[in-house]
This record gives sequence, C-alpha cells and structure tokens, in this order.
Amino acid sequence: MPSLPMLAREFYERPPDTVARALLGKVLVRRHEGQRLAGRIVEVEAYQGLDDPAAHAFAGKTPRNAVLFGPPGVAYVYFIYGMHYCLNISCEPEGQAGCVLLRALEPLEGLETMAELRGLDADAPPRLLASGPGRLCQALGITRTTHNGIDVTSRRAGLHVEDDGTAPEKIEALPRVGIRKAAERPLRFVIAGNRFVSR
DNA sequence: GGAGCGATGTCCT
DNA sequence: GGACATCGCTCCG
Repeated sequence: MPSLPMLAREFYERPPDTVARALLGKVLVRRHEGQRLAGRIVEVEAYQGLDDPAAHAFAGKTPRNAVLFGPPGVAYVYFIYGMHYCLNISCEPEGQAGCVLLRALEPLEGLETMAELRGLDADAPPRLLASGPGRLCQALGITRTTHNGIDVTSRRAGLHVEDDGTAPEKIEALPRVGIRKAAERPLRFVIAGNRFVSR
C-alpha cells in the first residue's frame, strides 16, 4: 500500500495558529504493532509561547515542557487530570515555543484496534473512538513515556501526518476548551459541520 | 440530551 | 497544596 506525502519539518516551522489551520483535513498515522491506525484531523487548538497565559510554555522552560522549546515537528505528550494523555506537535523555529493540540480525529483505518485500545466493543460508534484529546491518545496507544519527544517528521518514529490532498471546505475558529486564562482567544479550529468534533 | 461531579498523577509554587 | 489543554457516570427533565 503506497504511502501518501508526509508533512516535513518546514510545515511545522510556522506560528501555531497557521499550523493549526493547516493541519485540519490532514491524516494522523500511527504504526501500532505492525498495523496502520489512521484518522483525519478535524479539531485542533493553537497554543502560543510566552505571550499566551494558557500555554504550558508561558512560565518558561521546565523539564516537562522542554520539547516545546526544541525543533518543530516533535510530539509533546503530557499527562492530565491523573488519567489522560494529550498529544501536541511543536511549532515555530527552534528556541521559540508553540504547539498545536490535536483534539479529535475522524477514524479512517484500524477502527477495531482503536476500539480495543479504548476498551470498547468492536462495533462501538466511531464517534466514541477519538473525539476528544484524551480519547484520541487512548485510541492510538499514545503515552508520555512512549511518544513524548519523538520526531513526527520521520517515518521510523511510528507517528506522522500525511496529506491525502483533500482540504476542508470551511474552517471555524472558536474559543479553546477547558482553560481559564486567555479563554476568549479564538484559537480552537474545527472543520465546520464535521460530526467527529468533540462535545 | 445536558448539567453536575468525582476520579486520579504530575508538576510547579 | 493547588491547579490542571479530560472523561464517563449519574441524575434529572
């Protein structure tokens, strides 16, 4: 099965809101025990650097958020609320913090495995598989120890983003979810009308 | 179908 | 010690 063009480092070497919009419609691919798990990115959020109070990078570089200050195109995975992981991809040139949070996928390949990883029946509604940042990580088997700091512009890493040539018809900009600071900024982007957007 | 809420680990103050 | 970029369950309409 031929692979589609993969997004390269330059794609991510731009401001987070630009990268966030550009990621909508692209396909996130994870190689899990030899099997391809894939889903179309339908919901993202942009987190800026030192001028974004809601961003992990806001308070400066720490061991936890160090990935954000490194090169673009690297996975930043963190653990939240004692039970969930969230997947981000770092943006901006090296030394400058910023990232895009992946919030929801429209499942395309490997749905049965995703259901299994989620602890659901094989015939569970696809909407329950990866609509929401915690669900997305669980459906793809992504954890901090296995994926934080890996390069998503390398095929060998087992996690990358492909471009199948389709573009969203319409993108909607909304406030970000679940934050208190800078909550009014419209930095959440969704494919308008897509059923797999969270909530 | 929607509001309310508890669970639970890690990081930083 | 408190905050936290969430989820799924309960209860109510």
